[in-house]
Amino acid sequence: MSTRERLLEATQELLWERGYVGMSPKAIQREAGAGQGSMYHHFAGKHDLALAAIRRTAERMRAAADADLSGPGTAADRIGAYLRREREVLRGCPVGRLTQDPDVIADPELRRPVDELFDWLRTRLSEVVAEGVRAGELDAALDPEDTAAAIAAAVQGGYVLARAAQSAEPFEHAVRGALGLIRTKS
Amino acid sequence: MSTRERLLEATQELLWERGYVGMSPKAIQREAGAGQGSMYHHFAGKHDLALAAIRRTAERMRAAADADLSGPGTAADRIGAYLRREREVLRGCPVGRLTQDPDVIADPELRRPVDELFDWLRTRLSEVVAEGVRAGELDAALDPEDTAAAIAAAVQGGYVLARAAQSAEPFEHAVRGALGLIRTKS
DNA sequence: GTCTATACGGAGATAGAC
DNA sequence: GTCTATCTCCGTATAGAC
Repeated sequence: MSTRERLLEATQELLWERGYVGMSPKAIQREAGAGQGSMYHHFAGKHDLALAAIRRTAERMRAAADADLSGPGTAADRIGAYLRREREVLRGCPVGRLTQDPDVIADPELRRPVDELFDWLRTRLSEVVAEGVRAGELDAALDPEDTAAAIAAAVQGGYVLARAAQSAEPFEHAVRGALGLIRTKS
Repeated sequence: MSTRERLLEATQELLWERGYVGMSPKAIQREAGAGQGSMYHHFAGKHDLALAAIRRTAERMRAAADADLSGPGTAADRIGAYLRREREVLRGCPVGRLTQDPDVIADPELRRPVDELFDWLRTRLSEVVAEGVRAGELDAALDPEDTAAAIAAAVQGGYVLARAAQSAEPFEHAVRGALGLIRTKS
C-alpha cells in the first residue's frame, strides 16, 4: 500500500475514533508509519487530509446503505436489512460522529459530504417506505419522510445510547423498536 | 454570581459547544472572566471542572425530561410532550454530544453521569409505554423497552441529522416519525 | 481568592538537505 | 519522496507573591 494510501486510512481511523479536533498530524503520521515531510508532501495539511478522508468514508457508507436498500425483497425486507446490518456499535458511526465536531460543522467543505450522505439516506429511505405503502404492504398512515427520518435517527441515536452505556444492547433495542414502525399490516 | 459559579457555567457551555477534547482551560477562563490562578484555586484542573459541569448538565436534563414524563395526561400525551418539547436543535444535546468525545468515554468518572442519564431515561420511557399498554391506550404489540429505546434514539439521532443539515427540519421529521410508534390504537 | 511568572510538551506547519 | 531542523503558539499545569 502506498504511503499516500496509508495516510488516508490512518486519517479515516483517527477521525472515527477522535474526531477532527481530537486528531493531530503527529498521530496520523504515527498510525500511518510516515514521516512529517512525507505527510506534507502528499497533502497540504490536516484539513486537506481530513477532507479527502471524510469524502471517502461517506462514499463507503452510502454504498453500504444502498446495497441494503436497493437489494432484493419487499420494502420492509430492505429496511429491515438496513436496520439489522451488523455494525461496530461501540465505535459509533464514522460519519455521524463528525456532526458533533465543532470544527467540522463550522467548515462548509468538511461538513458537505456529511450533509450529503444523510440527505441521500433520508431520501432513499423515504422512497422505499413510499414503495411499501403503494404496494399496500406498509400502513398507509405512514408519512414516508417522517418515517425515513425516524429510522435514520434510530440508528444514529442508537449509537449514542450504546456509547453512553458502553454496551451494544441499547442500540439493538432501538433498532427493534424502530422496526415497529414498519411491521407489516395485519 | 460567584467566580466558581461562572467557571462552572462556562465549562458547561464549552462542553456543549466543543466537547472535552475541544475545550481548553484558557477558553474556560476567558468565557468565565476569571484568571488562571482563580480557576486553579476553585478546581483542581480541567478534569475536575468537567466532572462537576457534566454532573450538573445531566441532572438538569433529567429534571426536564421527568417534568414531561411524569406530568399530567395519558401515556401518549406525556411521551408526546417529551418528543415535542422545544429544543435548541442545532446546538445538539448537551449530554448526548459527550458520547462522541473519546476522552469522556475513556474516563469512567466522566462517562458515569452520561450513562446514568440515558439509563434513567430509557427506564422511565419504558414505564410510561408499559402504562399506556396496560391502559389499553397503546398497541399491545409494543415492547416497552424497545419502544423506549427507539424514542430516545429518535431524539438523539434527530440531533445528528439536524446538525449534518444545519437545519432543524430533519429533527422535526424524526420526531413526527417516532410519534407513529405511539399513535393511539384506532 | 486572585495575580504574575515560569515550565515543558505538543499542535501544526515551513525550509531545505538528501 | 522522505528526513531533520526549526518556528511559533497553545495546552495544561505549578509556584509563590500579594
